Amino acid sequence: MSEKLTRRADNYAEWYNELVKRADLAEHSPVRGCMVIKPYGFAIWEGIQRELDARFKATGHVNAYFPLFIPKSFLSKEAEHVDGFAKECAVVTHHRLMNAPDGSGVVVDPEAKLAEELIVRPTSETIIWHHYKDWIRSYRDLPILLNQWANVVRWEMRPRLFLRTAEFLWQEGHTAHATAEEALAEAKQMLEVYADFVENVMAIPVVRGVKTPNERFAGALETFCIEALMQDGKALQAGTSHFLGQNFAKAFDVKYLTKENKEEYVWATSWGVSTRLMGALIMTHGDDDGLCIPPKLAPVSVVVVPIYKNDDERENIRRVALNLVEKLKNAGVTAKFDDDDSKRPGWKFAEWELKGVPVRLTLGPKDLAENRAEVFRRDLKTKSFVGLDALAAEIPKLLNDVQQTMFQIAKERRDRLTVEIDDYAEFQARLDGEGGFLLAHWDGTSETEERIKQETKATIRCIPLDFVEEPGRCILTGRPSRGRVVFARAY
RNA sequence: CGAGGCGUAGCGCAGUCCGGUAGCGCACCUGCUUUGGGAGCAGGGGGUCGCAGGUUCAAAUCCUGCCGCCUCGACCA
Repeated sequence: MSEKLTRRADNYAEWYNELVKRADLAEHSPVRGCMVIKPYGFAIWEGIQRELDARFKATGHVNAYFPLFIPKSFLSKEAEHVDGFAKECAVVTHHRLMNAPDGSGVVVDPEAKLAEELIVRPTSETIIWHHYKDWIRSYRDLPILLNQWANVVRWEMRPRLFLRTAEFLWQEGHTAHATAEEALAEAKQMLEVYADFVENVMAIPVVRGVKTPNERFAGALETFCIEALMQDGKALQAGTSHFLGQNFAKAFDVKYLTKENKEEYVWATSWGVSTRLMGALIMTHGDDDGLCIPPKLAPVSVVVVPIYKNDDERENIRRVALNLVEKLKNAGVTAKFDDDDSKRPGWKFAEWELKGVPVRLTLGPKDLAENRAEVFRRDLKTKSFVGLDALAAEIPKLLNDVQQTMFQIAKERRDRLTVEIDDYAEFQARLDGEGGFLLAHWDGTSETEERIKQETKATIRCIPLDFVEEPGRCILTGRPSRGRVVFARAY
């Protein structure tokens, strides 16, 4: 394997794949479309889980777990929902293997065919609403504010590590409410929870918006989303929150009695983010040297690399470094002392940059003599010196600055790639060039949206929540438009 | 599912056209010298060449069939 990563400008897809593998985030499994998330990658995912889970709990939600297998019949209860997922479901048909009569290995035992086939969940609305029917009798049982952390399977045509895998990890919130207003408020609240997390923890700026009917979740009345823009100018849907109306309540016959003793159907939401966020992290902050992880998410915030020529020096530096790591720990900073004697400093520098550790401290004889450490920040790749006694106080401030700076850099790039376009030829040229969020007028019809998609591969990512009324003419048809929507090519 | 590419050591590859002792780089092991931006030298270990048939004195190499993976498209969190 070559020492340098493929450069983004040379081959963006190749850069991405190499980075995922070289930074030890994940690797392919023998099964097409499936991936092994390695400890370092999983540690980042655990950070995402930890932060989100705290926010879910803070907004009154509780966790539960529903099964992986769903009876096939459940999928057909909500018509739009079937259409949306039927094409990509894994199906369990048998429950036993046997030795092949010809000794060639194991085969499926034909005797062990299931009476009703089982679907491996592509999402859990159906199984959950089946149970909500039993859980909900009266308005006193509402709302139900529930989340689950789970894996789901969608048999994708073309998988990509983290961005689109056959099996992926996610969380799915499923709530039940007495009124439409309450459910809608819930869906909007969770979108804001996502936006807050992605912007302030992951340092990725997002556009909050609502999907057009074409792009809406199968079975939803309204799909809210946050859309991020990757460095190559393509959009990535980072999270969705759905107002499901009474569709699932009606499909699974979930009714409750109001205070006035009237029977009503329950109102629902669902919302989710997945390991795809890992892809967003990589493609927002990564560079030609590797990953760059925002401090609030980094499994290791600070790595200390020693430099020495002999055992005496090594021992002296070790003593200072361990003391420093301890002080940083007390200051709430996760620090690691890289005392591996089998690797030289230059190798370690490159390796920790590849892995995206936000701050590196270097401690050598020269530094000890001056009672200081060299401080390197991964985001700007700048070096400076800080006195050893000041580090415990300075590092938390520095990490905070890295966090802010990473967001600023990402936001400036996003803003630079967000442009108003009024000419269809220019619209197409931009998509074929640097891409980005193209703010353009649209006549509001699905036909126009579909035609633009066919001709340019761009979709309406969303109608922004901060939509401004601005009379104009549709970029394709020239028909009247009330304002601009966000177009982009997407992952 | 369409179009390309690739399966040879843990990883990345050469060797295949033109059949004849299975190689290179990285990684790994041992030793010495090194250590402020991916160290150097010396020695060493590791491969049923994707699978199954066939041709041949002889197959990684030729023939037939299968399987798998990657990239690009249509579909999607």
